[in-house]
Amino acid sequence: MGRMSDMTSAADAPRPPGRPRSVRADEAIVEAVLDLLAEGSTIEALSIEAIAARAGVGKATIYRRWSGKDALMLDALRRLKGVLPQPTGHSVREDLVLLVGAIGHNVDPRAAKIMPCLVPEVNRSPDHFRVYQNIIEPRRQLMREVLRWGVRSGELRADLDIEVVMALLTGPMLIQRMLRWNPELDDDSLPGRIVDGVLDGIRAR
Amino acid sequence: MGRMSDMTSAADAPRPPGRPRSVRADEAIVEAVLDLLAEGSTIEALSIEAIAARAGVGKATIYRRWSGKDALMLDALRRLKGVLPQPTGHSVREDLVLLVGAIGHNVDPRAAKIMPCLVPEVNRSPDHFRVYQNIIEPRRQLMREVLRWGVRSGELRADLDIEVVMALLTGPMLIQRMLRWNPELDDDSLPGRIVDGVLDGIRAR
DNA sequence: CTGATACGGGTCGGTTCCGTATCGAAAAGG
DNA sequence: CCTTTTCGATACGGAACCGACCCGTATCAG
Repeated sequence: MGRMSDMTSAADAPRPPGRPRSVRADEAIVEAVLDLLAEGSTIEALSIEAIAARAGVGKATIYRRWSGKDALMLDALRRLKGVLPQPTGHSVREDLVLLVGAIGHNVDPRAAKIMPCLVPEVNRSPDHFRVYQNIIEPRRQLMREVLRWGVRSGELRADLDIEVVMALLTGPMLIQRMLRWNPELDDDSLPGRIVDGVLDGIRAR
Repeated sequence: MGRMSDMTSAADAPRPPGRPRSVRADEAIVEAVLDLLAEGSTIEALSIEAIAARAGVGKATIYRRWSGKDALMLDALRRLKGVLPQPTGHSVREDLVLLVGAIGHNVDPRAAKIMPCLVPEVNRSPDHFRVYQNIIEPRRQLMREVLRWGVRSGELRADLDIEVVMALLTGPMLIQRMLRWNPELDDDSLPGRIVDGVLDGIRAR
């Protein structure tokens, strides 16, 4: 009954005839998209021809895989997810500084350059909005857990408005990284100052 | 010595010959730009031809006034500044809620739609960056004064990191308005919750 | 080997936009 | 009336891009 040659049970493997598609082409195309975006091109300014030229690929090779620019963009952006930072569990402050500092600091340095380009698209296209939410949701979940852990451990107030606190921590870092909101602020020390500000509050006591 | 006909001393008025330029055309063009942007067009997707059509104006009328799209955009965006909110001076919390709630809430409802489109430009063009900074600087100054006033009145801690506190107040509101960062959050109650969160801090005590 | 499909590259018609030029009409002053 | 300048409108050459199609070659299964 057991078939020795059954190595993968991945759905069905009907072995389509003809030359198989090049995995290198797939990667080269996606990489070209991300590179060009990171170099400053806007999404809508990106032409299929420029992508093909950069990837060293014929236009037809792109159209064989994606129906058009939109589908390609969504696919490319999905592969941009960075690695999640790993909270140490030592102290809540330390973990929050880590998470806040990681905002816009993915392993892929192109991500930081690309993010601003997405803002208009997120407002225009529900598809892009969904992609964006999928990218940030794991990070949001991570921060949510750190906050809940802090509440349980007694480091944080018990009556936290957790969703708002996440916005308090994320928003300042994001506007600074995305549009240099205040050119005077020093980006390196900012995560710590944000976390301390939110921890302590500003009301006199 | 006094000339009765000297009504304006605006530089020199050499009274140029020929048909004077239509003020209505100037306004119509700028309005068309803002309208089209507010309807979802990106800056670079905006064509002079579309602007002219929308304004009911010939293309030449635009090129007679501006050297190209960039100059027109900068000019149009400059006229977008909204009215500054007026702090009441009743309490620091009240004023901060007012200022935070006003973020992205200009008199011109188009401003809120247009802001996200500027994010990529601000990162690309120093000119746009300057225009953006000029628009927000007065608001930042207003918040700075409210905070300083709170410190003097004793409502706020004396050792405030004022620039960071401004980011704490502005960032969360901005990312929510610009890219619906957390779709669950209720935008109406958000300003109050942000201000309260920053006022009280999150550390247990 | 054959048949099928992939590849990089190129061509082609069609669309859109730019920036300039030109038109007749309109609006000013001389 | 004449000149000058602007008006809205339209036409132009040039450029960029889309998407379809095709070329000659490469790579697989049988």
